Amino acid sequence: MSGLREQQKRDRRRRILAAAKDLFAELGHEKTTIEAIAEAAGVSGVTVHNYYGTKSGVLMAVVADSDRALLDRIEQAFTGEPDSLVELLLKFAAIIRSHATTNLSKSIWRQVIAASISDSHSRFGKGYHELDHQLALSLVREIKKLQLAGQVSEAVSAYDLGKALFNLQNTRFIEYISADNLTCEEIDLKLRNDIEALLNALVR
Amino acid sequence: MSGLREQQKRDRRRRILAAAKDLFAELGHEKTTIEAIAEAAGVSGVTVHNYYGTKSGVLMAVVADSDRALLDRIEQAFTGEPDSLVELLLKFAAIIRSHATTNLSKSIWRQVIAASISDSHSRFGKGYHELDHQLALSLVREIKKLQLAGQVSEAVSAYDLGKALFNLQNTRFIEYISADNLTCEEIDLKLRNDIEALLNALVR
DNA sequence: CTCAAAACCTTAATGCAATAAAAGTTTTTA
DNA sequence: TAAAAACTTTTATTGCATTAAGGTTTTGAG
Repeated sequence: MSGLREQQKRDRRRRILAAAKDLFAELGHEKTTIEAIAEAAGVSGVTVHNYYGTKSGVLMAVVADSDRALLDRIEQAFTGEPDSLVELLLKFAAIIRSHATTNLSKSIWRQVIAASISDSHSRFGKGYHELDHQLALSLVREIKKLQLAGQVSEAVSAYDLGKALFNLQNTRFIEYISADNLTCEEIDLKLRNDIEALLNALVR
Repeated sequence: MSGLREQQKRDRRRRILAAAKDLFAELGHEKTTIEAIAEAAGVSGVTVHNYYGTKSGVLMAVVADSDRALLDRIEQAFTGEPDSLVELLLKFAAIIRSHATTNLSKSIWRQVIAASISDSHSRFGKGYHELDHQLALSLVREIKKLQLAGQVSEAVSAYDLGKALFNLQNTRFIEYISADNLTCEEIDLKLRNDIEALLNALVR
């Protein structure tokens, strides 16, 4: 019995996100107005605000939507044999970059990251960080495989190592989307340098 | 003769930043209006816009101001004997956190970081990243000392290692300011785990 | 089946950021 | 000393966030 109202809400949410995704892709973050999203979705501007709080909230919800597909894609990519630690992280980073840039432009990603920090304890900010955590965990799983294969020391915590590597990757991802003229190859090199310097820092 | 006009500008800038620093500290980012800053500084609101572009621009300029003092403080802190690599980074991180939180609240720092990403190619966004780079370089200098002391492998690039460690530190700093209830001790532990996992990841 | 209540959306109105154009003022400089 | 250049201020506009008030639809009890 409590279905119709719920379904209408779901439907409105779906329409809002679909409209927002199109408009953001077409016009960018700045030039799309909440009113335009609302009109395209057939609701009022205040309703969009009620659902998502801010324009950045809408944007983060759009991203969260598409990131669920990313998680699947990561899982699929890592079903085979484990690579080396360095190659693992570079592959991981490449998938994330590829997914990110096929869906949204760099300038919009800057808004996404900025919103995830400034609104980090809003509902959608938390959702974004939760997805980041899921991504890091899939890296942790791969590292455990490498430990079993004898490529990574069993003495270290796979969780700690996975989080640390994810953070390095994420920082370089932010750097990538922060500069319009910065290629994947350049970022790959930087990330490789990061890891190799850290892994080989101690005298043996 | 081209002094009076320049001096008046410098004076206005100084007054605007001083007023902004006070108001941000007192009211937070959201509740301070540009008009209020302008009034406290004795200029018009449009002038504040002309000088700093956006409210976040004003904020980043305030931070850039106080960060020059941070650079000095870092230099002073590292004049003595070098520690171990882990202790070096923890000390570095502690100084940065201490400097950051004595000047501004966590919630304002979230706005600073968010602005530095979303406006990363505005004038003040670039200034912020330049200061980050300076901080990283002071870490690089310390790492070179450790290499001479035989504590860090000469085979790795001090620059790469310094940047990577700075990035790890910075990510944990952002995590620190993103959660109001998160202590320095907790972040220190996370950062220590990051470094130790990375340094000991490879089988020996 | 009906109707009151709850839940929810919309209309309306306000404050501030940001930007642009026009007007006014002060320093330069010829 | 007066025209020109450089700035600031005034004025006006647009868009977003936010709040309050009003209206509509679903629910659920009788």
